[in-house]
Formats: sequence, C-alpha cells, structure tokens
Amino acid sequence: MTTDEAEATRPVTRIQREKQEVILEAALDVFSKFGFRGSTIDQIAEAAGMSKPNLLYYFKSKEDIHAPLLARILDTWLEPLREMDPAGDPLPEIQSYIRRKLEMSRDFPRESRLFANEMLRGAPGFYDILHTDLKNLVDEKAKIIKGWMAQGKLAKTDPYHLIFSIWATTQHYADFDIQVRAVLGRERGAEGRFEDAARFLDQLFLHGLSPKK
Amino acid sequence: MTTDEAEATRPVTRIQREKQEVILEAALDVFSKFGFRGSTIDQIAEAAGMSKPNLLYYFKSKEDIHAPLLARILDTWLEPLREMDPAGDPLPEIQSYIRRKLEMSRDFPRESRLFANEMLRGAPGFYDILHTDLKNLVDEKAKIIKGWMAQGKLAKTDPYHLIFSIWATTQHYADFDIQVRAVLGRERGAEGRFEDAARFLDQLFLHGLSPKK
DNA sequence: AATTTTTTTGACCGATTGGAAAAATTCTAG
DNA sequence: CTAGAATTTTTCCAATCGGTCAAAAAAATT
Repeated sequence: MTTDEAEATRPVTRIQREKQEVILEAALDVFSKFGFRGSTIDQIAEAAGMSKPNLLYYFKSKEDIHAPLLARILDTWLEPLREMDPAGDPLPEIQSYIRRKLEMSRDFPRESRLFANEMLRGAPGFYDILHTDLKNLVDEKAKIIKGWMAQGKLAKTDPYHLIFSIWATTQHYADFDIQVRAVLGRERGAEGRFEDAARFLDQLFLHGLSPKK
Repeated sequence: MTTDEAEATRPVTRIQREKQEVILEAALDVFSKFGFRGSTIDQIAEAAGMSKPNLLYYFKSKEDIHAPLLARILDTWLEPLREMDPAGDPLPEIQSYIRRKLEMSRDFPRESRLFANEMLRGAPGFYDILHTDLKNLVDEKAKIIKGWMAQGKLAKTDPYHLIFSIWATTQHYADFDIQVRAVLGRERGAEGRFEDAARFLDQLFLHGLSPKK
C-alpha cells in the first residue's frame, strides 16, 4: 500500500531512470563549477544532450535537480568519518580516514566542488543538517578521539580542529585542483599527485615537521 | 606628462574615489557568496545603495567590477608567503607563516571566498598568473624549504604539499565558516575559534599526532 | 550668479532566464 | 494493429539579465 503509494509518487519507467541519471550527471558538472545561481537550466540541458522543456519533464524545477544532488552528497561525504572505528588503533584509524577522504577527493572532485560551492554561499539548503546530523556525528567522533588521547595513544590536541584539518587538506586537492596543477606543473600526473599528497599527509599528521633528532 | 596622461585616463574626483570604494566593497560581499556568474549588477547596486545605471557610471561592466577585486586579492593573499625569510629559523618561520595566513582568513574572509569561488569555476581570470607569478613564488619558497630540510632543520617532506596543506587548513576557516560554526556551536566566539585553530595548527605542523613517549 | 562639469535618475532595449502549455511523436501493452 | 500512455518538440511567456541613453539634478568652477 504505502509502497505502491511511494512508487506512484515517483513513477519510474526504464527510460525515466536512465534520463534522470543523465540529467543529474550533467547537472553535477554544471552546478559544481558555477554554483546554483550561476548555473542555468539551458546549460544543464545542453550538457545532458536534451532540450530544456524535455529536461523539465523529468525535473520540474532547477531546485528539483539541485536538491537530490546535495542530499546524495553529504551522506557520501561523511561515510569515511562514520567508518572510523573506536575499537581500532588510533593512528592507523586516523591514517586510513585521511586516505579514504583523499581518495574521495580524487574520485569525486565534482561532488567536492558542489559541496564547497554550497558552503561558500552560506549553505542555505544544508543549514539544518549541518546543525543536527553533521554536528552529532562530529561530536561523537570527537569524543572517541578524546578517549584515545586520554589513553595516551594520541597526542593531545583539539579533536574538532583535527577533523577540520583533515577535511581541509583532503578536499583542497579537489576544490583547488586548478591551483595545485598550476603549481606542480605537468611533471607528475594525477595519480602521482595523489600519491605524493597521501605520503605527505601521513607524515604531517603522524609526525609533523620537527626533525627527528 | 605621462603622469598627467595616466591621471587623465582614470580621472578621479573625490566623490568618484568614494563611490568606487563603496561599490567594490558591496561587490565583494556579493561576488564572494555567489561567484561571478551567480551575482547580478542589481544585487551589487542595491548592496551599494545606488541604482544600477548609477553604478554603471562608475564601472562600465560587471567584469570591470570583478577584475580589480581579483587583481587586488592574489597579491594580498601571497604576501605572507613572500615574507617567509630564508635567513630565519625554519620552524618559527613556518609557524609564523601559518599564523599570518590564519589571521588573513579571520580578517578577510570575503576575499578568501572570492578567491575560492574563482578556483572552483576553473580560475578563468587567473589562469596565466597561476602558471607564472604564483608558480614562481612557490617554486622559490619550496627551494628554501628543501634547503632547510637538507640541513636537517626540518623533517623531510614534500615542500609543495606542505604549502598546500597550510593554504588548505587556514583558508578552510574562512571558506567553510558556516560548517565550522555549525559543528563548534556558539559556545566559543569567533576569537576563541581562531585561537583554538592557531594552537591546533601549531601542534599539527610541529609535532603531528604521535604521542610523546 | 552664470556656466560648465559631474553625478543621478528614469525610461528603455535586446538577450537570457526559469518555466508553462499543448501539439506531435514515440513507445508499449493488449 | 491499435489504443493509451509516455516522451519529445514547438511555441510561447513574464521576469530578470547586462547595459544604453538622454534628460534632470547637483557640484564645482568662474
């Protein structure tokens, strides 16, 4: 009953599923570059290889294309953090969190930029979630990290800013990709850049910059 | 003669200087939130407290408002890096670079976001500068850092990624301000947040997360 | 005070925007 | 093959966009 209702609300034929995917894919390209306000339906339609009215047959407004993209992202984005295991060893646990986050930057740069765009304009579509789901998750993980620190398994620092610094350093490679590439030149391909980044971040987070005496 | 010419090219009366400043100030507000394409002249005009045609009397196009803002920024933005002194002690030198960069994030968040917006859309107005001025400066400073490492005054890591990580962590507090605030709650004011960030970044970059044995 | 220059306003323009409506087409189930 | 549903195209619309222009108003100069 309710299942029928739900399916009736968003009826999905084969072609609908396909085209909706194509549209979201195209919209991700466009929105991630220009943000919501800077993107146009025509632009998305062209990227999706269809006419604007045809696109509007599948999503009835610009907002309706944008919203599911956002909803999808935050979840994906926080998955690596959710996976951080309180039962594991602190340093390897954090190390692999950084690694996973960096891989997401490499594999989903558009998603990262879409998220960044949303933050820059004040996250109007995210505001509630940030203060509830996100905050709760970070609070929970911060507590775990604090526990590790109390056990002497981790240097004592602010766990919140630790998480911020992991977000910042990893996402930087997606969001500021242009800058990173300009500075590094084309001597090293994308894979190489991410390998170097991974190595550096390991060093930074594990030992910092002080020389071993 | 040439001076007269130059002044004649951009004649500046008292009221022109003032209004141009007001406009750029308002434009920074708007552009930093919505990016170039997402911002409208009307929006800027309203923020500047004048009519659109009046604004266009001072800047003849949207581009003409945007361009000087960008030009102004990159210079300001790289100043802290320029100040990094090869003759100084490595660790304090890097530490104070981080501090200066963090202060810029605190004091000029809109500039930071404008810059981020420009990067996200592929930095069309920055492309040349990134590959010349920026790359040269970073190359130069990377060489200095490498020298320090060779002298054993600094742990051996990739100097480029070190610089990236400093950019990323410090700018994060401006660009993702909304998220940072949502997570930290209002228990601690803006000053407190930046103090905590400064302390954490010192710890991270100097010693990393490994516990002292 | 008269005049010239600078600033502001209001009315307007063509292009682009997000979107609606309906006709034309294609697909699919019987 | 055919009726009905799903999809696509064509045409259109009001609002907003970046920007122009001439006239009015305000300042500055004489």
